[in-house]
Amino acid sequence: MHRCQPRYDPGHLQPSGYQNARLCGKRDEALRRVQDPQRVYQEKLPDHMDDGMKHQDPGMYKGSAYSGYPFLMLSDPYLPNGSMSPLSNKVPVVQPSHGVHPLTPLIPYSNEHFSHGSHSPHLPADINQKQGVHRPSQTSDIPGFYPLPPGGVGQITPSMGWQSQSVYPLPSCGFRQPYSSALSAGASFSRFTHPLMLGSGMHTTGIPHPAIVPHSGKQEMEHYDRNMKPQPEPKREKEAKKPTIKKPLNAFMLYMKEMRAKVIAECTLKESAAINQILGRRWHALSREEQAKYYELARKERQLHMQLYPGWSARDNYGKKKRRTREKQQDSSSDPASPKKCRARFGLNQQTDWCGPCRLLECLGTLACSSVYPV
DNA sequence: CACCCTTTGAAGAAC
DNA sequence: GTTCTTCAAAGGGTG
Repeated sequence: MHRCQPRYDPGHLQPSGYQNARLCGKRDEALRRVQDPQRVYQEKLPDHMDDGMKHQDPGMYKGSAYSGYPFLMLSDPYLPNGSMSPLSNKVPVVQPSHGVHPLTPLIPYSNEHFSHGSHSPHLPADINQKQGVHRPSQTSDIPGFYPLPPGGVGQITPSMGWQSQSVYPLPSCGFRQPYSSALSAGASFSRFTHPLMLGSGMHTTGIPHPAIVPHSGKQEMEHYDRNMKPQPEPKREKEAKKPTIKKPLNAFMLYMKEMRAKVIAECTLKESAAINQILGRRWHALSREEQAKYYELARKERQLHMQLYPGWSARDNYGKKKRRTREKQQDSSSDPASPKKCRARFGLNQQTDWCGPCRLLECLGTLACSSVYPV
């Protein structure tokens, strides 16, 4: 189900931090939808495309989609005519963000397929060269997303996979260290002996996967540290037996993951809530082609997730986060200066510029809600 | 230290 | 079929 989300007209947004961003109401949004039916098409299409893919011959995408992964050669399904998009196919899917490859979230899924052959021009050119990473072409007899070498885990070649996601920290400077740790100092097979990999992070196929995480990363690290010392077996087994398979990331999540560092650097913000607001606005400002890249990424994520965890359901993770939505709603309704209250009061949508008492988009800092819309 | 905040999208539940 | 709810990421803030 696709909810009708208010969108920003990119034209309303100023490139420089949206300092003069204007209000954008649902009426305008509806008008834009009428004037730009392709946009609507693009918004709706991902689901349809997804369904289409689900019902297609599995062999269709099994074989082709990832043989030349990352699907840069696939036609852009979000273009109205389905024709090949010169932008989204032969060209970088997205701009590299401070060394983070836009396909980072999917690299693990593609294993070696990404890093060779279809060398992506937007992949930081110095990654392979400077770091001396060379991955010979890997063939696999097993079609599909996760070509396993015949020899099993031990023969998996090192990759920029999710094994190294945890070594993509966001330093305080806002720039990630691209693949540094993962690709350095023989970070290859030793990774597979990491308890995180062999324990909860390892798929039954023997392939570690970012979606498999321990209940608490901290716990896992403690677990790892404790492994240096004798550790009571029962507890360790208990932890290892309870991996959590995370939901695959949607298009926006993938976008956020890539652009977060950039926004942090630009706005010198660290608070994720504020950053996410900005990212949400930028997401709306993206062209449909740009968004389509992320929808496609997300679609691949879901496909791969389904293949890896056929029996998994999003429901499995329900209740693992202790949400108190109802309480929060009640609380917010009792707070006269709450964002929700203010939006309701002035008929604003969720993307409305706001600041001050509402603590929205603090990065903007220019729209004095108290004066424009007295609270 | 668990949870909140904040975003969009996907999926499941509820109606 | 529609609407509501939850969870994905992230990390500073909060109680």
